[in-house]
Amino acid sequence: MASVRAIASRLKVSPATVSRVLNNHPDVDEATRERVLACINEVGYVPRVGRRLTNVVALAYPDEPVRSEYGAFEPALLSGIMRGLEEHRFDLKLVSIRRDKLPGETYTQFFLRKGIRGVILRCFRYNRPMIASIAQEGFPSVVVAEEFEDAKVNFIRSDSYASSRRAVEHLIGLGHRRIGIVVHNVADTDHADRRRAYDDALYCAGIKLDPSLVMELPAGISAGEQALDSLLGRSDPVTAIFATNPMTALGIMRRAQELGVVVPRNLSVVGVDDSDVRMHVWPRLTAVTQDASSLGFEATIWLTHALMRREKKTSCRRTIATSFEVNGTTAPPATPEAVRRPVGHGGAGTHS
Amino acid sequence: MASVRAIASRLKVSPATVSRVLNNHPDVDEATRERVLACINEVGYVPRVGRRLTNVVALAYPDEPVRSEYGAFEPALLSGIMRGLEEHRFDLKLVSIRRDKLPGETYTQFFLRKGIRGVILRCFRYNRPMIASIAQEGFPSVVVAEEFEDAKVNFIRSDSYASSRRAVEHLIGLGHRRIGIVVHNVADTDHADRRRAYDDALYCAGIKLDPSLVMELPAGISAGEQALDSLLGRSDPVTAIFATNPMTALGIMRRAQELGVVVPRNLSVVGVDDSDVRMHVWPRLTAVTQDASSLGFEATIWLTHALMRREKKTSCRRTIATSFEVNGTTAPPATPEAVRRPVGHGGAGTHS
DNA sequence: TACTATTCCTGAAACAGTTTCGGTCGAGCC
DNA sequence: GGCTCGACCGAAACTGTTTCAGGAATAGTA
Repeated sequence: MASVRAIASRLKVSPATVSRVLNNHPDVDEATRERVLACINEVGYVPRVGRRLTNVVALAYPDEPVRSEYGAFEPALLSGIMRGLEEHRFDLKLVSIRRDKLPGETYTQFFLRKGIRGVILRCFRYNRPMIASIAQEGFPSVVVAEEFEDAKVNFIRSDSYASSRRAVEHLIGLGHRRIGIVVHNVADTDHADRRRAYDDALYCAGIKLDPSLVMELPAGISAGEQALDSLLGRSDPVTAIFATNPMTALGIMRRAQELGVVVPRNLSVVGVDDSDVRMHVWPRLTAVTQDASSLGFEATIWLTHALMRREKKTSCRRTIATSFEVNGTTAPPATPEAVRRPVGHGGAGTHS
Repeated sequence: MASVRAIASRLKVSPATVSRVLNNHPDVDEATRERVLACINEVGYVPRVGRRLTNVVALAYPDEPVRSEYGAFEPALLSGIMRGLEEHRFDLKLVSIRRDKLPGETYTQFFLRKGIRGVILRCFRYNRPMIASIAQEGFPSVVVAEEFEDAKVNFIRSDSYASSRRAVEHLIGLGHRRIGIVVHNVADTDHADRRRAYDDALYCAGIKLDPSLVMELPAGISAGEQALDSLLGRSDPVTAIFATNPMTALGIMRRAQELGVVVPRNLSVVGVDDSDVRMHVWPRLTAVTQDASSLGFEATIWLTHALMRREKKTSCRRTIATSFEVNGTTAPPATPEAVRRPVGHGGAGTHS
């Protein structure tokens, strides 16, 4: 049970009214709407077509879906999700919450109206309240690639801390002492972790943190370019940079080549990679790698299993390990003295 | 009309039987199944839930959806599709035909079973017969980024020919005479167009086509690397390369940097770009650019309009223009003599 | 041959959700 | 008072799907 008619008879209204609430028709009394919604959330209504359950989950974006600025993260995530759907033969819908959710509509209402039983949520800095609300309503959901304190929010993320720390320790081990870091200016959990790993690694190595080597910029190619200009164009330039997202690392490599700064001889670079972008440049980027595909896969598996087993009470707070991959963009600093010695900016690459 | 019951009464069977056919239940006689299917295709059945039409279209992949090897094409395409869905408020499902289509099931059956009214088809070399079958059945569909002779197949593609020809003529105008080309080894229409543009541009400029400068390789980074090695590592190396897909161009740039071949001084490169990958390298790639996003947008607009207007007979055979963008990877060949003079391979980059 | 059992196929009915149509009820207006 | 209009809601009609039971043909067996 938990059909429209069951809910209707429990509340002493007609099935038509329940349907109207589900579809957000305007002509239903506010008080009635409230009661129906409360009952829907309580009994765990699942949409059906005919007599069969609609086995559809959604990948929900707060705004525009699938932005390409984020590099190859989205396709990799989607690929993992599609793999995860195979087991229980669920279908996938792509929805944009901002675009399709009617004003005044509950999130539960919204998803049910679209025939969706559960949702994988893409999270950015600005829609954390939205996600908290969805979890509060109790609609089956799981967030990918973000962490939440709120125990009601299910999430699967990858732990950037351990690998990031190894990355910075790798640089320190090579002899680097002046190490810059570029982080996203609006910090999500991942970027905060990477930043913390940087701080801790320096601290444990007895290197004093220089706040002027920490650059907070919006992620993207141009952030990397700006960061490189700023971190090298100073009297005491860095010898290594940790770029905490893929596009920023690409921007650094691009600008370094433009300026003739030879990587890794004159500058070591560590990046972060969602997919295989680190292979697109030469030398291959030494990088912290997280597998967006398995993030999507695990999230989907958890969600579909939860939906099949009906127990809404299982929670998911998983963290997948990342790894640190040493490739061609890290090396010891040019000479031991070079660590202290100002290096001329520009044209520094062509002579040894 | 055109409901399950309408079809049932017309064929003198029960609605249950029609539903069973739609859902591919095994226990229905083969002859009956045939009759029902024929009638479904004839009267133009559209699936509903309750009394309402299901306004769902699908983006269908023949196999694994959203492969990341194809670079940023897929996210850009998806983004355009989502934009196109806004007008008529359609929903989007992602489906994999190989994975979900039951053996013996018609394509029409398959899509209807998933509650899909129309489909945007992703096309690769190996699934052209599949697409021809779908069009033959008459299910509302449109192919993106491929061309078909068959008048029943609707498609939207971008014309690579004009821009590719301008690209090669640009190289010729700069003074290049030995120009290599890298094309996908299994040619789709786009690659064939680019190849033809290359041939024609050379012919019109009175340059004899040298078949050994045409490399047919699977698209990807390593194709670019192989091509560069082969085209430069010969007694009469090329001075310019036209890479007919994005990843190949990246591979060429990568390998050039590895070998110290300075672009564009020692080698000019023209690429093809689906999104903004050409901006990721330095110098920025001179490239033929096609906008995958508007490809998705136009396909979606056409499909949804066709579905709203009920006229299944409108066909779509559109070609969107691409453009040619001159950036930093093309320049005249090193010296007029260098065109004929063999150039030492490797280490050629650091001295002028 | 005759009886039984099994399998295949089908339709009636029950059940899922949605919409249409009409009715009730109250508020406002002449 | 009588009239109109709008808000709200339920019965009924109409989607599609599944369950259950039964008919018909076939296969097996005495």
